[in-house]
Amino acid sequence: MVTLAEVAQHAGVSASTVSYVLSGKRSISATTRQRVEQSIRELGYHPNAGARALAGKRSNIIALMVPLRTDMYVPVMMEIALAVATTARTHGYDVLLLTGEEGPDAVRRVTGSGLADAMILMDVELEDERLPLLRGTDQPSVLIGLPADTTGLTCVDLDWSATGALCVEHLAGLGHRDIAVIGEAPAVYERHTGFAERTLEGLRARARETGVRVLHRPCEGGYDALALTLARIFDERPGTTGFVVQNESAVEPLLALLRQQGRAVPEDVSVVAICPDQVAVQASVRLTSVAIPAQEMGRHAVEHLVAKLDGRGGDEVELLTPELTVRASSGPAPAAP
Amino acid sequence: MVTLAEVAQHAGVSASTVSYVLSGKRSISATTRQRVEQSIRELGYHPNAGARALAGKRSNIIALMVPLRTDMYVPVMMEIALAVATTARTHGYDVLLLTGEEGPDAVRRVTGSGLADAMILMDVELEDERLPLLRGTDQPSVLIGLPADTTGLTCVDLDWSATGALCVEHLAGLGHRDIAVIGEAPAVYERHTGFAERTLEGLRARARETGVRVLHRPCEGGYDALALTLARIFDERPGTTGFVVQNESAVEPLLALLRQQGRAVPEDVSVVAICPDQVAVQASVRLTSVAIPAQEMGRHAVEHLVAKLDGRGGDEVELLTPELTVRASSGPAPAAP
DNA sequence: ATAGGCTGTCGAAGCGCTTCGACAGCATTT
DNA sequence: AAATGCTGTCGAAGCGCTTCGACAGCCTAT
Repeated sequence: MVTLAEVAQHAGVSASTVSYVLSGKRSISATTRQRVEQSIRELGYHPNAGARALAGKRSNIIALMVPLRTDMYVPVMMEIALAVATTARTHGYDVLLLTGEEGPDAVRRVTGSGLADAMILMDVELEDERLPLLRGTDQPSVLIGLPADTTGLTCVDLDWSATGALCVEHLAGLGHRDIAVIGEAPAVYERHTGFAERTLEGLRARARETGVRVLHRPCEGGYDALALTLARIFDERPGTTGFVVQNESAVEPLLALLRQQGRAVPEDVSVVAICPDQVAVQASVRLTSVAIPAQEMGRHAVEHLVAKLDGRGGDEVELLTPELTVRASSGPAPAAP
Repeated sequence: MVTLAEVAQHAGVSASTVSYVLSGKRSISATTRQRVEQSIRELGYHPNAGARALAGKRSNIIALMVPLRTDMYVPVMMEIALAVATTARTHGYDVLLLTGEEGPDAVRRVTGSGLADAMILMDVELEDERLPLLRGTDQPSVLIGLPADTTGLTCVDLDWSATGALCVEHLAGLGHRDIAVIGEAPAVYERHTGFAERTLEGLRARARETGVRVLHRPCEGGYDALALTLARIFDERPGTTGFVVQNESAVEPLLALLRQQGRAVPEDVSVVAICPDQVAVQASVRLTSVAIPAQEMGRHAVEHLVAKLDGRGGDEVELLTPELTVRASSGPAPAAP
């Protein structure tokens, strides 16, 4: 393994000079720099990460805590994680993958050991037990998701409340007066995941303003669960003509069941999904949808974090503006019979 | 930040003693050990990762290289990644997330810098350009996937060839004589991803033995692409009564289209899927399928790696035996008209 | 009683890097 | 001509840990 000292010797300079060439923290003459760079290349030198971390007091690693559970949005999580990894690399950071399993202990371990310089937390609950720890440390962190209390925290998230409002608005504008919301699995609501509750909130508020009636039903994915849910919905509100779906694994079953029941989309009922664009365009009916900007969330999270690490920027909540794309699954409400 | 020296002082012993308590590499009297452990707890000490890596010459980090592309099996990738992360933790390792984007450079960087002690590579192609590097270094590594030449490498994978054979066997046993394979996107075959080619190989070999005709068609996911593919298949082989699907995003469209064409599953046509169990049971028809044991693959990969890091076990190819679960999508071939 | 062997603990060296202060050499100012 | 300020380089200290050899103290075997 090649060391800095060997590079220095090879280039005929001192070790500190090589270090300064690498870091650029002091000016180095062009000729020396070139000689050093040449030696680095010839010897195939890579700075030792451990030594760097020890001497420099920073590891150039960002920890990313992903949820272990896979009851929702797995592709979205994956996309965020990949975006975090690639964005981090462009800033010279590597990414350490932590699972939610360890919970607050992972935060303590990583913070205490200096393994990572900063953290990104996904799947933040409204009253997340990791938050006190984050507030109590000076290690920078960014949340993807929005807890109930954001003081002292930096958060990036889709504006779910606006997302819910946008869906209702679209349907209301098309004349729908009775809409049903097919949500995530009950467990998601039970653990007070911010995005689910906020979507509902925004949706209901706008519904009130526009005089639309809303029926919300959590739902496990799959055909059987959805068949049950759908039957209940039409039972309770036979006049339902609009659906908002916030559950990837309910999208296709919903379309299939509606078809099977002879309800045409979008002639009889309209469907608006909250899902990644890919899902929306690959469905059996091209879905009017609000996209979940996974990549953007990951990228922004890293950028906030890097800003903090560089001493720029402070606590801040960034809510991405949702965008609704009209496709083939929504249209004017049918005339009342 | 608490250091080893502070713990030593607090416990009234020398630094080396604390170190030996932590590592267990020399015997320590029970009383001393307890005193030290007490101090560690009281002070909230966490060993500094950088210093450890520098002095101990191992970082206790495993690098995991995941594919950046998301044209296939995202949930499978995610599940593997999570299984790797959790299993690694049980062995005292953390996981560094690398994307395929950097390619061989990432291998060089990680190996050269001592950032990680070992690597796991996913999405290995038959002639992967990272392989020469792995063979040329003494850093342990495990591949999830099977390249063409495995000399000097440790690999874990589902036995895809057996998987393909198993699917044909099941259909042949039910009397099907003409089957179609709906595969991954053409790009997957073009880059010579092992699992896709091997599945086909095993499938064709068994088909020859059982006198079954096979028509293979790669297919992008989604309804439109599948409609086209399906039309071509029935055009070319009107007598097709069995389908093997190796493409998650083709499963539901296939079922929907068959239904739409009035072909009943499993009465008129049988479908066998190669997909995670969750997909199989959530589909509109509960699918007869060969499961992709994502968790197991991740877990085994880590265990092989840890064995190597501990100096146990050497190069080895482990192929997991596929298991076919019969569900509601396959049945006897219809009597010839 | 003495030699030899264990156990448990300590001190010191060193892992490869960053960074601080020092300073040589040169150009600019007075 | 001397004083001053830059620029570019160097040496040395030290980051927090692991590990090696040393050795004090005690037990067992002669």
